[in-house]
Amino acid sequence: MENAEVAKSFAELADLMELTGGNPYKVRAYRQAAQVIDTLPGPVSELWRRGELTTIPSIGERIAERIGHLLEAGTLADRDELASRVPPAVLELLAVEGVGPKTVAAAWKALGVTDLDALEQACRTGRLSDLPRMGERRAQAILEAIQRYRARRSDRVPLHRAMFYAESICAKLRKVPGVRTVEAAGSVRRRKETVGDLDVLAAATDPAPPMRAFCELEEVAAVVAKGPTKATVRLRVGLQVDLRVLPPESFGAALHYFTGSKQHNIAIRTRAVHRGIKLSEYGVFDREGRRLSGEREEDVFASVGLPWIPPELREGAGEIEAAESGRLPHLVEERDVLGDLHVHSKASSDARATLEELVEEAARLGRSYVAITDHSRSRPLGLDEKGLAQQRDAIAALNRRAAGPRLLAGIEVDILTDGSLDLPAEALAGLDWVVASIHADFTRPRERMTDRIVRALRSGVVDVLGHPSGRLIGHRDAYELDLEAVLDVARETGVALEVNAMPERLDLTDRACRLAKEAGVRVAISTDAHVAAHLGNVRNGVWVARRGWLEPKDVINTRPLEELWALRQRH
DNA sequence: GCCGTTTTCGGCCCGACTGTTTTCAGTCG
Repeated sequence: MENAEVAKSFAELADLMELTGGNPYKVRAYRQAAQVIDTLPGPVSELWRRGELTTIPSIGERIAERIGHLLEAGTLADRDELASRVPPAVLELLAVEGVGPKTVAAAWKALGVTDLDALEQACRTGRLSDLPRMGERRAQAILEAIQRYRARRSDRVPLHRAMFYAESICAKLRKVPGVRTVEAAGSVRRRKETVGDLDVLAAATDPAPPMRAFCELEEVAAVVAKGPTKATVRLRVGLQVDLRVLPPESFGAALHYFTGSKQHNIAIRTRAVHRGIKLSEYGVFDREGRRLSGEREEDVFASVGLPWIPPELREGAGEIEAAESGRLPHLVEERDVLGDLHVHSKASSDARATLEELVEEAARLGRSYVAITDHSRSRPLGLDEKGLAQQRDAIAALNRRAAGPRLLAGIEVDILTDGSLDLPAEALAGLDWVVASIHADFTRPRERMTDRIVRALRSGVVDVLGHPSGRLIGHRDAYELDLEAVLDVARETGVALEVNAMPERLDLTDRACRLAKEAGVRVAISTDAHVAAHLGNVRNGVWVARRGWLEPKDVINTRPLEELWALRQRH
């Protein structure tokens, strides 16, 4: 059992307890534990094996013990007990914006509403508005939220989860005797932000052993289909996975074919037709059907006169033209990222890491600098000028003492509703690093949101615009924004835009990264870490940046600190 | 259930906003 399942179990337990009137503080404890487990870059089972679970903030003795039980027995007793008393589709209602536990409980108990359709009906027929403290406008608002929820909902899995299963399944298949190569293809290889199903390819002369091993994987819930060289399974988490086993001489052709995208493949095959050759998942063939090549993916590209194109670019969005004219970007890699420019400590908000823990983890990851950017005063526990000064002193003291990564004294300052910043410019100007972000009032009209951000960028004290769209994948849509206008001002003022690497944010998106690059705006790939282990999340941001065609020169935190200082325009 | 420069009990973020009310409950960030 892996992080996503463990997190889901505790999140469900929290929801169930909330709906049935459980202790709200316990509810919060379970929910926080679920959140931190879900965003850990490494497997929670490993920490459990080493007895280190309680070193994770928000996980104490009791929850650690229950995680252990969950990993061994696969079940949480009280979650199962509560789940038997609550209809399963009732929990889903909590995902509708503006609908919380009280509303769900009231609709369920008073009206017998047990799923989304029933809630919609109750809104339309006026039964909901007859409940205490409900009304016509509230029913209307819920109706609209249901439409938005339906539009947003999908069976696709966030990339970080899909990557976990892809890596774990590939590693297991590589150990099967006779298997030469195993790769995940499809949208996970292209690093799309959500993945519908996994395509795994294996090269072997005898397909039987990998096929058998695949269908018997411990994460498999059901085998949907199984032939001699192709099988489909459904994992316990609901993700569908296909395996194809190919002869080694076809592996490269198959890898290309099943990586896609569809548009990319059509364009490549069209080129092949013009050159009088035939491409399929089995190889490159001439007119008479004689095999020319196909063992390596490079063979496919070479056959149509192109260099190898990184999978992240294969969207049929100009990559073939770029390859043809030798203008393919040298995409940024995780090892290029030298520092982290958005990190929280326990000095503010719900973050838990001490400065010492952050330095230690950053050193382990080989980072050379980390900007401590806690929240400003309008956030809960946010820093005021006095708190900020104290933190600067603490950071300076630690920098004098420790030889490891350099800590930068920074802030994540709130952009208020009118576009002013939540701390005076003098206080911000003295800092090493200023991230400015929106955390409230998301629903203003497009012009207001754009003006608000533009004003913040023009303040002269901001280095980076944090999570510029505000979206939370699967939970909250991006706010209305004229990104092009923001990019124009960002270029003019020298402010960078963030690629927030928290798996539920990935914000900027891949598309926005590409627009930023075209507009001449640099980005910062930052983790927004709330616990020390989150510093390892950089890779999520690198995936997005690569899909956005970004090269090391486009990403400011690929620079050593001296160059970073030289680059910034506000000093 | 977690946590601790209030450390084994007793707190736990809190203000803004909305829609319903005529003083406030629910939700959100």
